[in-house]
Amino acid sequence: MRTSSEEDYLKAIYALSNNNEGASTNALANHLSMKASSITDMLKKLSDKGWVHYEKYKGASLNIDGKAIALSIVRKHRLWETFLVNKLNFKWDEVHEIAEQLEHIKSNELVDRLDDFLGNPKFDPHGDPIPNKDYEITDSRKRSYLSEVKINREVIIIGVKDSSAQLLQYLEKENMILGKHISVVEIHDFDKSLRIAINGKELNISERVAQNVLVQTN
Amino acid sequence: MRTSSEEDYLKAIYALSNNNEGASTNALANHLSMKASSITDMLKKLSDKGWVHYEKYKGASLNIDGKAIALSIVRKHRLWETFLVNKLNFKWDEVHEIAEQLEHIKSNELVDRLDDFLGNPKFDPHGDPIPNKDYEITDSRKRSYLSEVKINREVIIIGVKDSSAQLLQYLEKENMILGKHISVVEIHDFDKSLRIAINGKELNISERVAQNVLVQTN
DNA sequence: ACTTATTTTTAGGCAAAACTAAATATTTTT
DNA sequence: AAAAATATTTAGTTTTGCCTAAAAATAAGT
Ligand SMILES: [Mn+2]
Ligand SMILES: [Mn+2]
Ligand SMILES: [Mn+2]
Ligand SMILES: [Mn+2]
Repeated sequence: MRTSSEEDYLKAIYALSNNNEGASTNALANHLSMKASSITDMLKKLSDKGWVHYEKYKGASLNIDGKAIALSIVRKHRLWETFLVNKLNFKWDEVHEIAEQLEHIKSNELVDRLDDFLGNPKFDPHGDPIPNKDYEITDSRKRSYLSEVKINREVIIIGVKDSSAQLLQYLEKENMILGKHISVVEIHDFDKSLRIAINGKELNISERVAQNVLVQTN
Repeated sequence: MRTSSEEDYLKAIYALSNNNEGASTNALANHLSMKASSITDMLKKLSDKGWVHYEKYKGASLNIDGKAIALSIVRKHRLWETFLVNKLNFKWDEVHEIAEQLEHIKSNELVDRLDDFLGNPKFDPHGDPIPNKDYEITDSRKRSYLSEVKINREVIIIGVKDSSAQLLQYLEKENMILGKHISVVEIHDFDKSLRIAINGKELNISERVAQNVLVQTN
């Protein structure tokens, strides 16, 4: 048996583990809005359950079983977000909190039927890839941040780095939504802000925004 | 704030409260598969929160706020069951446990959008009425148990008393599903079992089954 | 009315999941 | 290399929601 809390920790470790490096106690505390001491407690428990590799003062990383659980939660989270946007007409900035609850509903049958009902989507409303039934993620698109794209190169918006409601609402207002073709017209030396071409118009955006928009470059 | 556990208790009190009489400690313990002492603990808490009227040794009943919460949970439970059956093609005997979890998802927006997505259904897959946005239940159909129907009177199956998977599977196998027209051909004196006409055929069913099938008599 | 059976409550305990405050390790700076 | 800063762990506490065992109240049977 597994608690929702344990699932959230495993998901957080997954999210914070960059290539070969695990997640630190403080990074987890920050990500989960909890105190570091609570993280230490839980890491011991997850280690006892065989889901996490944990050594004092050295952070935590997922082992095979833990990674499978984390991916199953990510799968559910993204499928439910897709349901909320595609079927219930929620906006892309309104679904995260609800999916944070729905991801803990226990029923494999439910997830797989939901997947089929949605037409086996490959990406969620924020452009994040949805793991398949076997928890495999396939995303062969070449990606980079809009802030790193060369002038006059046409790229396609495929995601966001930070999916805070503030950013999502801003992008929606400017009609910088997933799938839009876009190119950088000019980079202003003063503040590295960009002038971009999108929807047949030109538009200025800050460096900060450009650093949070993911584009496909192939 | 409200826990899932508190919501389940309020729903149980609602389910066990027959006209003017509240629910007893033991009845609640049985319904929720818990020990009587746990019920006493929780009734004190629910009383402190102002959702339940509780007097020692005299059972519990819902007050205005508690009833509204109970009805909101019932509404969610039945809407999710309807979603699972109508949209995800679950069978009517497979949805209860999943809805038992989904009913605790917190988001008014979600419930109301789900309601619209389903076409504002009036009844769930087991024939139970779904409270509307204002938690009103309207069901003007005259109902009785199949075991009490007079011979040769045509009635329509509209629900079940006990919705255990065993009964639901049995009824499905015999094609005694919601909406079917049915009449009692004969009552066998020996064991009060019934011979019924349904789907252009005749069929024997036990008194026990007949006592658990609800029919519309108008 | 009194004894017995049943129901309900009280008292005490436990595990989960968070917290604060203090102690200890590790990392960074001088 | 020592001092200072930062990160992490330990120890002890709290709340929630359940449990068992024992006591007390209520209901039922004779
Ligand atoms: Mn979550
Ligand atoms: Mn997402
Ligand atoms: Mn429930
Ligand atoms: Mn139902």
